[in-house]
Amino acid sequence: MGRKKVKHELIPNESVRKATLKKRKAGLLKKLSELATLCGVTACAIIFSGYNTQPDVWPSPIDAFRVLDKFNNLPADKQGKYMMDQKVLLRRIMLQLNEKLEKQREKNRELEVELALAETNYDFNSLQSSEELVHLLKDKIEFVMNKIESKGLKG
Amino acid sequence: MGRKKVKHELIPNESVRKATLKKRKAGLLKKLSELATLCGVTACAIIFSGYNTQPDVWPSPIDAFRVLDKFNNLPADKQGKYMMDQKVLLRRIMLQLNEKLEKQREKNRELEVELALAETNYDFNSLQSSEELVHLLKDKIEFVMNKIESKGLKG
DNA sequence: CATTCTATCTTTAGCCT
DNA sequence: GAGGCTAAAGATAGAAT
Repeated sequence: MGRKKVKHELIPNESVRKATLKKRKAGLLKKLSELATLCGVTACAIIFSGYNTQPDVWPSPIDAFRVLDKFNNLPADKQGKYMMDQKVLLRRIMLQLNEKLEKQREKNRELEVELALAETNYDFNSLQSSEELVHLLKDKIEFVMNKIESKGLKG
Repeated sequence: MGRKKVKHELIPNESVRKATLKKRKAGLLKKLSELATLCGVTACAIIFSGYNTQPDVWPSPIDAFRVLDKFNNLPADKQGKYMMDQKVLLRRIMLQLNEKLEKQREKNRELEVELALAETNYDFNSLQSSEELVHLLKDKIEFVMNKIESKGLKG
């Protein structure tokens, strides 16, 4: 539509391309909105324009994610042939996003074990006899091992 | 467009609604495809029709997830005001899907620490003198601590 | 450069098979 | 119902501002 028909390929001129993006993006989101209303369906769209670091998301980012959430909570056999690939990829997304959470968790563990080690070293240096050392080491090994167990690494 | 203009509301007649969905869905995906090609943007769309348990996903489920992956890898301040909600929801999806992977990882850790503990206990029981015990315990404490470090709990 | 205008192209509502 | 048709509505390419 328009004065002339255009070829289905990247528009070479940047300013023309940008203008076209703006027009067509608006048209597309309008159509998506119409489709959802007229036909009573749930839908979402995400467009990375490259001009904004933030993508255009319809109807809203949170709703877009709800759509994906719904998709992922379907029974496995209803998700279709792409399921495996999706899970593999989503697992990667998970890993990345959960990184901060995991790092914090690790810092907590680290802090606890660090504490256990500090206590062990302190007692170690203040020993007078081998007999004392033997008992202390027995206790401390047990202590450190209990720490390990309580961190979910065992049992 | 068409013989008459339609109101922006749910089409009451089900067969008309279904026919409209089919036509408009095709039109929408065509437009999305054109937008992506003409303007060189990354985009995806997901439509739950209610007729299929499986949604229509463009360009493909795997690519749709790649788009979301990209979205989530943006710097936090570029993700917009909905970021927190998105992360919370996606984190939930993550947790569900990553469960098996995590369990396997824990089993591996468990196995390694189990091995370290087994070795320690074995040597412990075969000791003859206190002197031997002191040196062995020093070694084993160091060994177990190295195990802890190699599990990413420290350092 | 962004907006608005409008001639032209594209989509589709209602029909018909 | 599904698929094809076509008049009318809608989208938009290029021009004008």
